[in-house]
Amino acid sequence: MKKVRVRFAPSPTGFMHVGNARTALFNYLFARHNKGDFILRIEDTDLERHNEDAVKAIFETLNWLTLDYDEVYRQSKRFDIYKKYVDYLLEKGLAYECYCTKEELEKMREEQLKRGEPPRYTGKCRNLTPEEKERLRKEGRKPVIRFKVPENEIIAWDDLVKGHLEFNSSNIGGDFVIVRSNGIPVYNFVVVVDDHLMNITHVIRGEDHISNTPKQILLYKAFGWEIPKFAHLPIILGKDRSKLSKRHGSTSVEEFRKKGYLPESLINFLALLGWYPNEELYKKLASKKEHVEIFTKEELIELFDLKDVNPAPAVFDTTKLDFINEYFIRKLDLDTLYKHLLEFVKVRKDIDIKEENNRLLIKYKNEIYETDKDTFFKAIELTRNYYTTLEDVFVYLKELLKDEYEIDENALKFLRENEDSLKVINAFYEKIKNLEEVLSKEIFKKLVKEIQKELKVKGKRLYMPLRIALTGKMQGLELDALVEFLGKDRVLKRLENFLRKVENA
RNA sequence: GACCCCGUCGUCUAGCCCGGCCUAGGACACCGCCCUUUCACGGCGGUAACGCGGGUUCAAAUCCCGCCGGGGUCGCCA
Repeated sequence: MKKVRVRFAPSPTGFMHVGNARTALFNYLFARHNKGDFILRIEDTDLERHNEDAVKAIFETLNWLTLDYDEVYRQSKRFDIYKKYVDYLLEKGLAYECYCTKEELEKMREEQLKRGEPPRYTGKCRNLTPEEKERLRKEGRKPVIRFKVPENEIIAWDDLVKGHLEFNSSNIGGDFVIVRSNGIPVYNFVVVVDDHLMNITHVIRGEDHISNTPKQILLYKAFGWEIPKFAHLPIILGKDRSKLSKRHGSTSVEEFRKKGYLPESLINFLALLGWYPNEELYKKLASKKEHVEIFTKEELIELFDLKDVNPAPAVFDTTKLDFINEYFIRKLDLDTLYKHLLEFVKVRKDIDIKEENNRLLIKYKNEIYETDKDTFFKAIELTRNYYTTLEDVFVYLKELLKDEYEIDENALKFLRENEDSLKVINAFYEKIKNLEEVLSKEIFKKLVKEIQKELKVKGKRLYMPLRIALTGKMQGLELDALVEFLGKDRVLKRLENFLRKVENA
């Protein structure tokens, strides 16, 4: 068996679309599962539309997703290679110069459409004599090179995802361009040359390439090259079932990264978009798993098979992504989570963590928190059940680290409607003030019990006033954990702040 | 319009190739209950789908035909 070699071949035109990311992921998983190579090839032949920022974004994104590649190529550096193969086709009479202008072609297309015919190049320039070419050149025309497409030939392949596919060569648009008038070859040509030269065994790409495949197969045949296996992945749809695009909301990996999704979450989610593990293989893993649809990258590599890719397109609905992200955030060990956090703040202008010998200076929007690393970790431990994204770490920090806070509408209403609230709070304040031990969960519970007995108040009427006094809100963490975290001094400080506020009101 | 692809709960899907084990399974979301001083977490349970119509067959989500619906592609973009 030949060594499996696959490639991810993005064109650098902007941020990486989640659909592209999924294509990259499936290529990656297939390569690693089969102990093969995963190659990155930047398809930048269209010089006008490409920019280096987009190239950087590709590396950045793959890196962030931890999809490591074995080789990198850039097509813009391979033009001399392609020229050889163009010349070969020209010499063999399998390709020819075409001097039609864009305007002429446009006109031709419109007329064909008007007559209800599919638009195709008619082969007008197939048999130009050297004299005619000379004349056209003198007019200042620069030719493109077209590949001769045979009439009425069945081009078929067994797609690893879609099954048997076939086209009639007469239906693929006529002789197609392989070299532009500026001398630069186009996608359908270079992709074949490169895939051959790079020994690609499996071409795994989006289904929008299905109609390119017959053209490419024709080229393989013209060169007498072995045709790789093709696997066309279904496209990803938006909520309205049309191709996922910017108007559907967040569609680039970059955006999800900025929102605070973990790379492992995105990988897990994207893998499940159009793929599901084979039952038999899965069973072996099942007993070890805490959750049936949470997969690490290693598990995905072990389980991945193109046979299990669903040929139907999938709607991109991030509800499950939220669940997966919440799950990973809850389960990751704190050090790993902290590493992710440091990576995360790098892509956020409004969030920053500065570390200076165990002191942390944390900036979140307009708030600044100063604390030590241990306290920060404790705060995360206490609140991580509430997070959906990494940003939430900072959202929930406020309750734990800021002793100044507003009192919610609802909370005020509760206080008004429950007159014994202030008595409870005052009693609690006195007890804390006179406390000699370190404030712990147990002590807190003991104190509250005492208040319950003394004031004959219990349940919500007992706990809610304390919660409001300590946080200004009607919901939040477990009070005993919060109180223990704050410690005696800060609890007193909060209570004093609160009581002052109430007096003024 | 032409060519091509696709159609199972709201969403992601298992089952389809090789008809019966499907009273259609799982996950997320949603709802309810339990846990609990609140909100979450966690545990338990529930609602919810084979696009439609014909065949074939003792038996069809599964095979065949037609229809309908959705999508993709028709560039000197990739």
